[in-house]
Amino acid sequence: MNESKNFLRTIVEEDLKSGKYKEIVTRFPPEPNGFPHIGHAKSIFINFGIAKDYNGHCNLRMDDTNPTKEDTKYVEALKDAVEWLGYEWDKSVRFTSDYFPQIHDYAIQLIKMGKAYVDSLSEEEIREYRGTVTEAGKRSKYAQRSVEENLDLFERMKKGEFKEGEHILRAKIDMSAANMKMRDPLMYRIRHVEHFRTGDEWAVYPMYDFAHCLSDYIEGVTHSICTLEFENNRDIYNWVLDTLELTPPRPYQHEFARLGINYTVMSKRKLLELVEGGQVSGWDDPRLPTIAGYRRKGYTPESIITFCDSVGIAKANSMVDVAQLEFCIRDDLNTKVPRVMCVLDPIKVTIENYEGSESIDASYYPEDVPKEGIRALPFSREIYIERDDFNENPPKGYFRLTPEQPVRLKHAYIISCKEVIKDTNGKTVEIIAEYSPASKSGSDTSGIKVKSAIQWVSAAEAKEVEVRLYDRLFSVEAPQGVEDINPDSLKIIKNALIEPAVISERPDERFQFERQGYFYADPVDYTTQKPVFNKIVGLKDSYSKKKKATPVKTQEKKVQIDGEVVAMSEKQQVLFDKYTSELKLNSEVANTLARDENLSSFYEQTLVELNSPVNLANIVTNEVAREIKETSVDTLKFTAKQIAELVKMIDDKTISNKIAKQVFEEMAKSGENPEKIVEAKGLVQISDPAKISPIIDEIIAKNPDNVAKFKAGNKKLLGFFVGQVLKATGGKANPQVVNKLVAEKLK
RNA sequence: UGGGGUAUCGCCAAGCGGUAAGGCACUAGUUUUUGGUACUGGUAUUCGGGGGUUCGAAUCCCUCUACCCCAUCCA
Repeated sequence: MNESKNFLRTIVEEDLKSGKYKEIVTRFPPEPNGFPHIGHAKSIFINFGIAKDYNGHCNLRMDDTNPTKEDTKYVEALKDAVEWLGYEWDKSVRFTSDYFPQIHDYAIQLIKMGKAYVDSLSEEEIREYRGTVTEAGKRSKYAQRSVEENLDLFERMKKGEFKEGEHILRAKIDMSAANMKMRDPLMYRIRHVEHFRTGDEWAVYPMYDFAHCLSDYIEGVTHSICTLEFENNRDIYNWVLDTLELTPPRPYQHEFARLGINYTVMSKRKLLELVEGGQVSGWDDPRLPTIAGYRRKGYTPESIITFCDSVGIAKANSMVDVAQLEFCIRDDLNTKVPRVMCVLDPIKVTIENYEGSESIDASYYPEDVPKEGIRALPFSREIYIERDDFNENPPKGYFRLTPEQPVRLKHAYIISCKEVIKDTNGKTVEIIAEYSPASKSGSDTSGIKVKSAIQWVSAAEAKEVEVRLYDRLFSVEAPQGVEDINPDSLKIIKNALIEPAVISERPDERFQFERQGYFYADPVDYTTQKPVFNKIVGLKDSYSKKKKATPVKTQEKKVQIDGEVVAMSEKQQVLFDKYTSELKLNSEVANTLARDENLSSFYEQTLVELNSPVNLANIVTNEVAREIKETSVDTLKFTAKQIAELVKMIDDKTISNKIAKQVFEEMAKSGENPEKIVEAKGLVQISDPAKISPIIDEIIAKNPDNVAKFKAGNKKLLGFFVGQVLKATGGKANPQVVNKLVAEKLK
């Protein structure tokens, strides 16, 4: 289903190709402490989707390590959400609590290895000892306890001999780690609380950081996919699995950006606030971004999945426009759902010249929807139309009924307005109209041209229904709290009028109310006696959009202030001066070199080998710098001497800069001598125009379109042709020569 | 302030040294008995800013800026 690539899929594919894993195992691991929302849907889509597409499997695991917050009703909601979205989890639902015994054993093992200890500092002390982001922490004196003492204490913690907070099990890592999470993270805490599954069997519970990686490992998970805020926890994840020296394969953690949608809130806390504050009717309120909410509103699981697919997976924090979600549900429903007529704000129309009544066979679907089905549509002298569809003083561009302009009643006749009846306040209460007998839909011989066809219902047969019009819950893009709530997020229309077939036949539970939007028979409140419809989403409406003056956003270009650059030390300054004046390096290169001791000393070494200061400097500041950044100076595979040899070949024009890059990469990987690499791969530069020329001709012949574009003035394309030639020669053609020749030939 | 991330169109997002994909939104037009749908076109001379390397840079190097995450016995 999914051809779109993202960084996770790339990783998975590489791991499969390299044989790191034979089969992909993912997992969706929510804590059962709240109702799932569309953010969970994204995670479900990613985890189950990847497993499915790569023939692996995905586990559904409840991460129930904190008994104070969790409940079985949430696990039901979570299971429900996964099923509704159309996924199947592997075997039965798993629980971290099922692994408590194993996780406990691993903790014992860590204690025995001297890698974990029971700390007895108070909560406050622990916080103090942890230090701050800029200052190292200090280790608790209890960290010196013997293995035996730790084992004994931990055993007694487990048995429930201590009060909560009295002791805690910590990993012994590094109290001065730059990553705060690594400052002896807590692994087990005492909790005298009933766990919804294990009851009072345990008095200690593992923390997320200890339980999660091990649960993944126990389940044979290969790719542990989570959201960005766990990036800092990855070090612990790896530390636990590595120090335990578990038999491979082991899982690795990968993070993606969580889903944000504008005009709504996604955090558990804010959602809870809305539910408890009574701003919404419950967790399944159709205005909420919860799975239950979307479901009750009438969204299809397919539309949620396509939405998740369409927003992509990346690492940049982002806020997706709701319009994208709305597009997905409209697009899905458009081809699935029958069209019916419903009048939300009725005004009576009496068709003077019509007598009696008739039944019209009307198709449920427009011609462009490949589905069939008709219903009987009663027509009579008295009908209702939408108040909006009549205007006595129409603005320009109004297509509907006016005293001068006739309109078609969808599936029926063309009518025109004869008289407008008003009450004492001047409000229109009825329209007296006339119909054209020859204009019947499907057999129109009247010749009357209308600009629009409107929905209507027959007065006698129409059924009264309740329609709930939902709009976005918040009126601002990034709502902070209840103060941003949209006061018009729900409009209830108690007595809308709908054609009778909808109530008696109900061919489906979702409908398009012609010209208005998609609606869903409310799964809770709907009864045949008192039908209730929820608005899923409105149709696109380019008319009302046009009416509203679109505010033109003037985007000012942001002016960026450059920060101050740290001054050079005296030593660096001396080097810099030497590089610029003696060696004639440009100031930028000299600057980079002078400021980095590793780089400058490497550079000095190359200088001893070859007198080509500028080219050497360029390679060192750009290429060598990267290798040092990625690994470190000590692990470089190549030597300064080899770099000098490489530069010599550039100076000799044996190889081009482009080839040099290729050669350098090989050197960085294998540590082979540059001459050897050049020889082995036959990378000698081709500069002879006679040899290059025919290749260029061929490329030009193959790309007539681009030649035309180039001649039309698209000068960028020169690069395209040069690139093609270089590709054809395996990078060996001299690019300067190619450039010159191509430019000549294309003139 | 230390560490870890991120920055490509109004909103998402591909891209990994050789012509800046795609979707949403917007916009113009064609078809239309839904001001819907479908279809056709238009929308980034430029990738957070500034330098550098290269024949060629969104991609490599340096530097600055902005935003997010980390100092719960939550996950």
